[in-house]
Amino acid sequence: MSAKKITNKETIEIFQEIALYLRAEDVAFKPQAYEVAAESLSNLQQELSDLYQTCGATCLDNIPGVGKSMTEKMEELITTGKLAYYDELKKKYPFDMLSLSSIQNIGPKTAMKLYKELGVKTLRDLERAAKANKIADLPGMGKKSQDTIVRGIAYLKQDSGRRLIHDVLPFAQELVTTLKTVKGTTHVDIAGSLRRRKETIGDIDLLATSANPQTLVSAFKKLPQIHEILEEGSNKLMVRYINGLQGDLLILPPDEYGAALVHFTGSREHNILLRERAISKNMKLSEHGLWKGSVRITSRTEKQVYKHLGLEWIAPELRVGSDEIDKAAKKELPDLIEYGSLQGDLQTQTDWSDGTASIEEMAKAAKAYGMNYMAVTDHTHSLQIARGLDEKRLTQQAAEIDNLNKKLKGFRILKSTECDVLKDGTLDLSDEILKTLDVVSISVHSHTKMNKKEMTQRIIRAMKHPLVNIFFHPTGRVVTKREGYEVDMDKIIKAARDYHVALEINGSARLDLHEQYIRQAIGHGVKLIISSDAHDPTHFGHLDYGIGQARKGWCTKTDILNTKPLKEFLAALKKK
DNA sequence: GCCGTTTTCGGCCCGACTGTTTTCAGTCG
Repeated sequence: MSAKKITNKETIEIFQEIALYLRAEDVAFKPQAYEVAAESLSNLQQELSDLYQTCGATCLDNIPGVGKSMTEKMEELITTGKLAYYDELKKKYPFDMLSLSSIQNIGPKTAMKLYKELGVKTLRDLERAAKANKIADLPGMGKKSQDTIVRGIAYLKQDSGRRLIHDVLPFAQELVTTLKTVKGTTHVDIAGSLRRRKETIGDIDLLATSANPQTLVSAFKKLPQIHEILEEGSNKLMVRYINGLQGDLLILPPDEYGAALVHFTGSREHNILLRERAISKNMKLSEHGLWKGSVRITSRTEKQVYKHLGLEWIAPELRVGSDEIDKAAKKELPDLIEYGSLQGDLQTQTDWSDGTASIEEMAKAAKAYGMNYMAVTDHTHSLQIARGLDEKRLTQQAAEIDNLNKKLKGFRILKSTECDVLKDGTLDLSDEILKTLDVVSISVHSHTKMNKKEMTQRIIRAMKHPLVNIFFHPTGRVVTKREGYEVDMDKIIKAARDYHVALEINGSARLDLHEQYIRQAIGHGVKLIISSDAHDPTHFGHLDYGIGQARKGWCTKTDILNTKPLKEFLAALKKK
């Protein structure tokens, strides 16, 4: 009887596909509106249907970029599972616009042409048409266009696109380091989503200045990391790297560097807002600078560009096109936590459970990374797959930690745990043993299919426990792998506030919390910690991604407890 | 179709590159 529950992803894809059909029809302005709405929905950390259930159409209308018409369409999708307007478009153009347009160099116009001229409806049809050499004969197309399409299909088959930032940033940093050694090079910087620390990355944008651009270009083209060169302009190279990712290198005159860095750091939405602001002040902003008529006002540094737009400099992590520009105009941006400002790591696993290294090896690696303290948080016994510890082994572990602490100078290992929250919300260890620990942290690893209400109650019961200090990876998500369990984060955040439990920002591939919840949490005065979740001595670099996540969530240093020296950190925990 | 620090109507971001073109359309970021 009731309609199939529509997911946010489906709604987003429907809006995206509508935008493409409208673009193909050369409709003005509407496509942009659908794209903006789709983008806005993709930032949402809540199911639309839940949102609708809570507060109806008003809440949908409050989503940025969503107005009266889109609200009605979303309402229709939520209540009936269908959208008549979309079905009509699909009937008129029965082909897979979304998939076809996902191929490099195929946009809505080309997709429409392929459908109308050749009857291409799917990626398979497209492949067949290319093999039969039919695409090259179309008006406005040729052999080269056809070859590009063939390569695009091949690429899509072997790679779905976006990668976890952890897999991309080190690769990009290596490129930067190499390019900086090329003679005449004055700047090389990472721009784009990587600079914004987005959790997944689709391409690597590099910006450079050089006294000798030609030397830099030829050095770049010879890099072993480059698989093929896709485009080569006077100051721009587009390549495919050996890891499958695409990338741009732009070489710029030094006096345009700031404006270019703003432009290529984005996001698209942020840039649009900046340019609209420029227009409203009778100026024009492009990657070449900020202009008034034919006079270039400024372009050399980012700070100057923002300043002449009446804005504070906005950290890249905040440039998402939400309210950061408003806040920058009012000088209300937070003083973000700096990279490298953590003093301790609160989640590490050793070979006592599912880590690869001994406590001593992990402690030495943490110290080498600049930490002054580290909590050992091996799993507890209900998590048998990870060789979780029971009370007896945890006591043995405590003895070893005591010995190591006598040995290690200027570093402290904290006795801790990643204690499992059992199905009923009780803890996997007795109070007697929990009392002996320096820090008690809890997390959920089992019965993850529970419904939202039960899961929320289960977690809150655990958070109420008087000995609990920290709740690890609160939503259970793993970026690009799994969505996490159903939980009412609004209630969890309020419980964290009421029961003085710090929430973790996990720097591993989990990147849990999402920045939206981080911002919500600090808005409620909830304290957070950042941890690496290191299972190996090489994993302490995860802390850096955790800080990136915190910055995206508008965190200052004081929001993050493990920016404090050990004594203050422990005192802050004991406030419970 | 959305939106508001000159607006509830009348605007709506900018430029580079490619391929197929004798001057430009489409795609991309």
